[in-house]
Amino acid sequence: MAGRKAAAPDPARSLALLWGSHAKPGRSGLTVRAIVDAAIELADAEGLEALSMRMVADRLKVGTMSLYTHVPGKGELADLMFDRAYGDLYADADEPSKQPGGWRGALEFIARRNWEILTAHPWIHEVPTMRTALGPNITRKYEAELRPLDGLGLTDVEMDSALALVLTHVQGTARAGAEQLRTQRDSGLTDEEWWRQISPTLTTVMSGTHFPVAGRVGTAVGEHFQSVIDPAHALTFGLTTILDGLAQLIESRSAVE
Amino acid sequence: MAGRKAAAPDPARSLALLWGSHAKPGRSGLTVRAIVDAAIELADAEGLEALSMRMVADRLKVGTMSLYTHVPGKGELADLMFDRAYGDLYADADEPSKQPGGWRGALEFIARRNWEILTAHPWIHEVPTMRTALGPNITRKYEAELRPLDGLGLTDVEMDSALALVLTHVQGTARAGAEQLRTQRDSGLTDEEWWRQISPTLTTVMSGTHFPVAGRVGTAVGEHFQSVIDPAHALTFGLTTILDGLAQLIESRSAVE
DNA sequence: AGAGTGTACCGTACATTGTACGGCTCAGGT
DNA sequence: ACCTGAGCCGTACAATGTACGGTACACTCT
Repeated sequence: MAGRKAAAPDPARSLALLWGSHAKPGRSGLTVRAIVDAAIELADAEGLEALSMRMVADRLKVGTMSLYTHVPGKGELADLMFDRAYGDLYADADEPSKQPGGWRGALEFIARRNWEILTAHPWIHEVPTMRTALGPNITRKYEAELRPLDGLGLTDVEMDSALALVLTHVQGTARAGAEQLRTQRDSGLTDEEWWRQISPTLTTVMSGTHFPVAGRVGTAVGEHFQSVIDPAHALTFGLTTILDGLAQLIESRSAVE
Repeated sequence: MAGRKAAAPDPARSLALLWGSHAKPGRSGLTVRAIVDAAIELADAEGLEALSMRMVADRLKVGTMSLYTHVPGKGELADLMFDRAYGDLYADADEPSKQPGGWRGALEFIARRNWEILTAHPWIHEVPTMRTALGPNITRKYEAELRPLDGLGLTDVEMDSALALVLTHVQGTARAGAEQLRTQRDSGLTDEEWWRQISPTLTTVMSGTHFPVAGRVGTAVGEHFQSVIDPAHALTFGLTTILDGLAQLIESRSAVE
């Protein structure tokens, strides 16, 4: 990162911003809300790294430093963006716990919804989430996602672990997908063209040593997906496997009960 | 990112560097090897983002631009660092497939080894891995990790998916742990102090709405781990669950056979 | 109505980044 | 002895986040 050291965001300040009511437009109509919205719009297109305070200010027709009246810095802005992105993840109508298919259906629903957010806003992967974990929307999300796991005989810690497992999987897979897309876009090459370009160099260079299993499997994967990875497939394969594993745990718990 | 646009690394150039033999010291003793080593040492301490070309050059007592004689840019340097970090992941003695406990033991071993690398070199999380997937060490790693899944009745694609699932889990969990550590270090606060600092603001602000399940579970987790997450626990919980799920798949396949 | 005050707004300045460009210096071949 | 090419590097530039200090407006109090 360039520029001044960007002194680590003050957690208390972030929290106040996150939960505060920022309904005071000021004399040029500038709002925290408007800033966050503009930033999200820009980040959706180019990523968090490429997003600059100047760009946000320009889009709002406002001096760069005016942003700092409403937001302490880029870090805190990212926190706000993060929380807002999860704003209306679950409308009342589609609460996970009201989904068909019991806990399993609910977790599948949760995974799909998170996947959607993550692919719509790939910059989320660049936000350090640890300190943000307590924004209003995130908390609401946590509550909604935990609910379908309640009353199955799991301990509280197990409930949290199970949910975290699913979410980590979704996030990791979505991240890989986002990276793939960004790499493609940056290089202007499709996955297939890229492969075709490096293939000769590779075979030349790999001729010395050889990798029987890796070669066979890698080729199979490449032919099957026309790419080195297929995020959508990875998502469902992993989710199925994880849910199968969780089913065993839940069964063992309810047997005891 | 600041500075000139850092034009997306040329894949072919990266590949050549990755597989080439760079044993020509030049007149000031500067080597690709030495550069990569220095960069890794610095990144281990401060992360990839904080690592600058100037820092690397200074540590090697060399002008900044001299680095560019050996390495096309920071992106490609990261690629090299990535591949090198996995350099001696598996010595001959401890090939995963020779581990006790069958495929399950092997996958546990693989998970643990990857975890070790990831916690020793947290900057790995910042490297865009998509284009690097084909360095010599990475390929060797892929081969070694695939082998224990061979001959179990899984299709080639399933073998790849199963491995990717485990690795994604390890990586996601390790990333969360790394973020936690970094946040702590940056703020100078331990997780507990941090909690104590924001707790009052939080309870004040959460009094309006309330979150029954989230509150209960969150509290339980906090008390159990003295933190909001415990990466080590998440790792083993997730791994167990995933392996249980994979066991079902493998059983169903060998039943047909 | 007039004076005073706080806050929104913003122009400028600075440190820091990656790297393009062009020059210098030396090893090795002829 | 001289040329050539490659290793080395000093300088310059565009871009970043944000500290600092100033300006102008909305409000309260007299």
